Amino acid sequence: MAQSTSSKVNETSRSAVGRDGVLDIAARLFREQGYGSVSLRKIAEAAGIKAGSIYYHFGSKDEIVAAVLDAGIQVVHESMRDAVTALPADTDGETALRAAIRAHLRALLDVSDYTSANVRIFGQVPQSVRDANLPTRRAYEAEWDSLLSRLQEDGTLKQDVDIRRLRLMLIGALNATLDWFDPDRGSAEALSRTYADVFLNGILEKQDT
Amino acid sequence: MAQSTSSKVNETSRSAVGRDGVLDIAARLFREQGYGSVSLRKIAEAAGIKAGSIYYHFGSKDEIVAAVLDAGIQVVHESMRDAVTALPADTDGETALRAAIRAHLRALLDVSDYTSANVRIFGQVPQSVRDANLPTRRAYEAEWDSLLSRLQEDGTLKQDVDIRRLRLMLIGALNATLDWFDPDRGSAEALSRTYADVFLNGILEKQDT
DNA sequence: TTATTAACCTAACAGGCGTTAGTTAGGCAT
DNA sequence: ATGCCTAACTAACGCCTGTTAGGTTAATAA
Repeated sequence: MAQSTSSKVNETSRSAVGRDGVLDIAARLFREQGYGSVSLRKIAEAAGIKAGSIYYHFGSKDEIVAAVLDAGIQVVHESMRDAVTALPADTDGETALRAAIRAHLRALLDVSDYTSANVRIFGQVPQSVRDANLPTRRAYEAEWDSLLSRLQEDGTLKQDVDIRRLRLMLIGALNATLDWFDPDRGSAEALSRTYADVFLNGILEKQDT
Repeated sequence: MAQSTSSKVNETSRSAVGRDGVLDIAARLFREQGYGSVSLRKIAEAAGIKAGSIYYHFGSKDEIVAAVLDAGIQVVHESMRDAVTALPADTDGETALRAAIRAHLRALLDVSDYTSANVRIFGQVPQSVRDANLPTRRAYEAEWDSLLSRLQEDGTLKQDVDIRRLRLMLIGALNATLDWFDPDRGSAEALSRTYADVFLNGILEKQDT
């Protein structure tokens, strides 16, 4: 059942980039340069093939960017859900929320070109491509709403905050780090702690009189 | 000194759009559609003139978008500074910070196509255009840093938060509202209160035991 | 050995882009 | 009336874009 023939020859040709290779490169270029300035010829050149060859793997440019967007959400969704469900069953609410924030930020800043590309170019792609990405997005948003609702019900969160709005504020704030955070000058790890501190406790000096 | 000749004939021709008219329309289109999908021909058509005519007012597309970007920062900068300096001299720190947040959010969501266009397209324009906008940006950032530093010195803010990072988090979070907030379904006014509440006091339910 | 298939290449297409040069029409002051 | 100035117009330029059709190569399967 393990190996069938001789050694481990699984790649079809010598140096085939393949669909996944093209997609990886497209995600990286989209993250670095945005949607508008990345042409199929640029992607092809970075992949070491010619522009027309991309149409062997994809039917259109929209199909490429749609695949990148979907993968970007799936990565961060999986990452965030795993981080929360991996916690011991008796974990307190604050710790769970901190874990979710940390997972989102790490996917965005450390791990995945797909997730960062999604955040970066979502507002630049054609409407039809955005629409195609919406179901995947909604699933991730529902994951957050579920977590936040749970924390509100068990008394961890204030009762007077609207969950949907809180989620939009939180994810919006985290995603905005992409515009200025430089992973070489600080860890996403530490940054996530700062964000959690600010969102959970605020920035005001409390006087207990 | 008031009126010189007859009535109020100040416009040169019947229906001249003029430099400012073109700029207004460009800002609106950039805010609505992003940088990449707004061509000079689109701007011209919306302005009721032909594409080539734009070159009477501007030397290049870059010059247009640079003008939009600069104006966008200037509007929000002035708006925020005025909101803070208009307060009575003995105003407490928290109120000042809330006023600054409110002014930024209103410029972004209610008042100015230029400010919203800036936030929307800054990450999409050519590097040279971004660089040209940097000095104006830095001046606005300095205004915030000055306010936040003052609040930290007088004990309003916690001592252990880095001012620069706090400013990046705050403005980033506010700017992110552009992606989801619909002014028809809620006031920027009320939204700014929510943001101030979250940032100042956090979202955690405090128990005083 | 032959046939098949995956993965690529070449060359071209129509259309849109920013940009330029030269021209035209109307208002104003001399 | 003349000549200038402002604000437009027309027509074209070279370039880049996404996309297509048909040909080539090398590895695998029969």
